[in-house]
Amino acid sequence: MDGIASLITIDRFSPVPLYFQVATSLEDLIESGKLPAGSRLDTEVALADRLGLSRPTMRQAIAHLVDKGLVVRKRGVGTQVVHSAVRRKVELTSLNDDLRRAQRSPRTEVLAFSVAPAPEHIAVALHLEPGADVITTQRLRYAEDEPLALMHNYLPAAVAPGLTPEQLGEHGLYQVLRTHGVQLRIADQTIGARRATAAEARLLGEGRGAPLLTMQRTAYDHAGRAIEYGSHVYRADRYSFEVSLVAR
Amino acid sequence: MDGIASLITIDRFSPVPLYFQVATSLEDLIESGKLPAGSRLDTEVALADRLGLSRPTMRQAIAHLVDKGLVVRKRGVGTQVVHSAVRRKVELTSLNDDLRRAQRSPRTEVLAFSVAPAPEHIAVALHLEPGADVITTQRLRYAEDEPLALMHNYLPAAVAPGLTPEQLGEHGLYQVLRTHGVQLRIADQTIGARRATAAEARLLGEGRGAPLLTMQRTAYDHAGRAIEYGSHVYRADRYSFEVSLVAR
DNA sequence: AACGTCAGTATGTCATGACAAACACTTGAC
DNA sequence: GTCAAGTGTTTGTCATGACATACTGACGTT
Repeated sequence: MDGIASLITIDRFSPVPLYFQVATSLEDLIESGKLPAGSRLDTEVALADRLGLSRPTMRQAIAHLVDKGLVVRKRGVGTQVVHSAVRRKVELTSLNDDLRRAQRSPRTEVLAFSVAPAPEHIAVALHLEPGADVITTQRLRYAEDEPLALMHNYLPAAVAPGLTPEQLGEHGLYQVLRTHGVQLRIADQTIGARRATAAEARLLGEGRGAPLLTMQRTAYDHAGRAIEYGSHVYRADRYSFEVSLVAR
Repeated sequence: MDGIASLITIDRFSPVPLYFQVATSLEDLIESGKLPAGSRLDTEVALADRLGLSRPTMRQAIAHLVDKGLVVRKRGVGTQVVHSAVRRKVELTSLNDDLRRAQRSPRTEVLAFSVAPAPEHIAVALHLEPGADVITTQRLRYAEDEPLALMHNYLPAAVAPGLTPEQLGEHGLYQVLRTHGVQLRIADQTIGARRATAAEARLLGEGRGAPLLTMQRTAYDHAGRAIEYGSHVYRADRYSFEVSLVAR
């Protein structure tokens, strides 16, 4: 076999780093099944050679895949694509993105939207000075015309100056943030459960005391600034969280 | 200031890689507060110089910290320790470890323990041949003498040959696995909620229909082998999950 | 037949050198 | 006084070369 090098093309004049071009190419090959689970990649030296790259660059590309848990390397042995079921996406996603990807036609109703000085506990969660302005929103998220989640969100007013309720109704919060140039990087979430209050049950179309999934999240951008605090409740019979953990 | 290089010592004759020695040293300095949040590290060139290392090695060490979300780098600016609140441990932990760390004196009651061919859905979850032997356990976990969680676990019999119910009563599952040389690396979890069944309510000391947190987890070792499948339920009023996500 | 040894192979670690790109700050022009 | 251009600093990317270490398999000895 000639190996898979022939399936990868790199563009030396692209502003995209070479190692990244190679990494994404390999990723695509694995996702598409052209590199099946358990198959062995060529050695990094051979690959580097065939692609006309140096070994460190090739290593950097493969290290990227190791990091994502897509391949496993063993000294003296080689590089293998891991078992398919292990390959779950580990991402910082918003509910809207998730639903859209799952083809569950999300719809959003903006129940409240205001800008005001932050209450004590919100200021703490966002690491803001007491009294700093925050955008407060309350939204009801539907999937396939069934209510699914009730979401309270708080953002420092500074991070998304031109934010409007209309934008939130059209797109997800994270999507809107991305258009504002915000790059989320780390999120701390607390996931729990409790009974629905009367008001929540009514909004979500559930019975009284129905079990709800709760989630509080603080999200930070690449510079470590707190960007968003959210407190959400989900109908437990229609939603669950999928989380992947990678030990370091 | 002379910088922090003087606080780091490296041992060229240690089998521990140089970049790793530096990375852990820096990590310690950050954890201990000697490198306070927001402070700037020396440039990688200066650090490499003072420590007698090459720049790539120094970069590898710092990249490790970036990966963990401990520091942030900006081209033309430098490397900064991120805000303290962002620095949450991202780990693959077991409930027992968590409780022990939180000083909540865990105790475990082993309700069932057996070795038998895997039922269909368990074999699928663990990616085993149908009919392969699995260890099946059912445990009730207490914290401060209050029931907290009911845990069903399934392990391929091959991964932990000498496992006994006594070990499970004494130590956590992950702790026992570690003594068997198993290194967990990736876990896929699904977290949801539902009402307690009558049996669950009785075991957990809850009322009928009380909300429970549910978690299904499949854990894999460094080679991508499925090691454990667990299906757990937690008292929602006494437990919640904390999860940190890092975008890649 | 079982065990130990040795060679081959692949990844892991480290050094040196060079250029590119982004950012902050200063300087200069209008 | 304000804005733009330029300069220096710092990280990002890439190449080449070398030695170390872990695993596999074959060979030889006991």
